Amino acid sequence: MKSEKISELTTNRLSVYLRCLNLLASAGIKTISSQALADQFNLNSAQIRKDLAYFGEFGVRGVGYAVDDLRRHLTQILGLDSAHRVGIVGAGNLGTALANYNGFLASNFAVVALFDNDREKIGRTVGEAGVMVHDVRKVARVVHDEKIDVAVIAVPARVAQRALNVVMSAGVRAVLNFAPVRLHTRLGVKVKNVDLTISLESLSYYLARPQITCVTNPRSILPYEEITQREEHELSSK
Amino acid sequence: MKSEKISELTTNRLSVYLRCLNLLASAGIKTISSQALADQFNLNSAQIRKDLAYFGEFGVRGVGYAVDDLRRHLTQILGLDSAHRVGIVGAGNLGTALANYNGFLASNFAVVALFDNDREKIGRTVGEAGVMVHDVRKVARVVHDEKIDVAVIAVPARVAQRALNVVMSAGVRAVLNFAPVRLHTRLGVKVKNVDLTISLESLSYYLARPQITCVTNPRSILPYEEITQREEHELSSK
DNA sequence: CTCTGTGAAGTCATTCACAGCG
DNA sequence: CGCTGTGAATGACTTCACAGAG
Repeated sequence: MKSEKISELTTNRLSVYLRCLNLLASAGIKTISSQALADQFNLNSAQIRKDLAYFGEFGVRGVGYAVDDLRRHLTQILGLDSAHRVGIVGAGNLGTALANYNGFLASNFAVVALFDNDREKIGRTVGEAGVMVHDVRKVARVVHDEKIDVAVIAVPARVAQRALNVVMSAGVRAVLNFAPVRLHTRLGVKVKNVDLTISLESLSYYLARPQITCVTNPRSILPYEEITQREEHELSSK
Repeated sequence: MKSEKISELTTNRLSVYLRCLNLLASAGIKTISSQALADQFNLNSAQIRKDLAYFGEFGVRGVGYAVDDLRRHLTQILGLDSAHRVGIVGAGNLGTALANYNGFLASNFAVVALFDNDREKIGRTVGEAGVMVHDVRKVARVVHDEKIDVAVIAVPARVAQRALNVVMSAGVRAVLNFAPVRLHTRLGVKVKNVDLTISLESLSYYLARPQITCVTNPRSILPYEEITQREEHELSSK
């Protein structure tokens, strides 16, 4: 246990570890070594140990980690023990899709408001959960009333900075940005970008160079047998 | 110009550079130095030069880069000069939102098919563009007929590996995965992950630790002046 | 004897700094 | 001169390898 600065790569992996542990827990596994965890999910055992060691000594030498115990620790480290309330700026396709997306709930996130400036949309509710669309000029009030602590930016690139400014002024300190621009942020505000344009263009790059993807990642040949799970008829929704 | 292996970080940045150049071009700028480009978009000039130098000598010493010329080169390097045809597996909220999302078009990507196994959805069309929803069992045929070269996986995590196997078998070599699982891929197939769970949980981590993102003077307002653009009433759709 | 936690080594990425071209 | 292209220096992240706890 040290108190250095933790890299974002590490925190992202903590999230992955938690996900793996949840799978193990629901399979009834009580204890796991970093080596077994690494084997099962294509990770590196030293890296798992190192990542965890930043936050404490959670393992037992000679044995490994207690699955449930480690889950609790990671949940707490990631701040997932307290619920988060999400407001989405932009009630277009993406914004409404995210409002309906219930994958968030598993991690203790609930979408509680949408914002837009389209008269047609304001005042209506969206999806089964009935999330209300508010006037974007009311961000400050709604953020306060609804105790929103996370904002999602789902507006066109040219207005994304303005959207960010609005939510920052309202006191939101965590923002997920889907607009393909690098935004300027205040100190104390964390912005994470999800840039589909970059992802797609990067795929395009690899398509133009078939030889590259064949050379890299020679390990990925190995773990590819578990396609034998036969529980068909499940592809759908989300 | 060398022929080393190009890192994914570099290709992602090429995409960013292209975006910046497009902005400059539409502002009528003909020529730019790596330094000016770096200043304007918060990049590092040495890195820009190095990234570009992997692919050729595009600059003119003492002058800089010709915007239009460099745009053409990057478009070609990223393989964006040929059109890409996208098939989306999973016609749920996310899948249909992506089918309607026209931000793809700018980069020469067109969504031409959706796949699902829900009887209710199969045979219908989605959105203004009228993208058809096909039976997921017909992936191989539709991929061939529609010349699909990019797949998007927008199904629940537990069936994502199966969805990937299906599209890989159909010969698709570039995949964008939205399901929160690390998928096993064949050699020669490139999978890019967009993991909203990791992004959100990472935000949660920072929320739980205000001191990290605002280590220095929490009041200080960094590069944050350009809020003075007054062209309101634009937040919307996308 | 097994497996953690961790310094040390190794690998990869970014930034510096400057020779040399235009 | 100014700016590119690039080796060399620095920094960041990952993996190795092992002392020592249980």
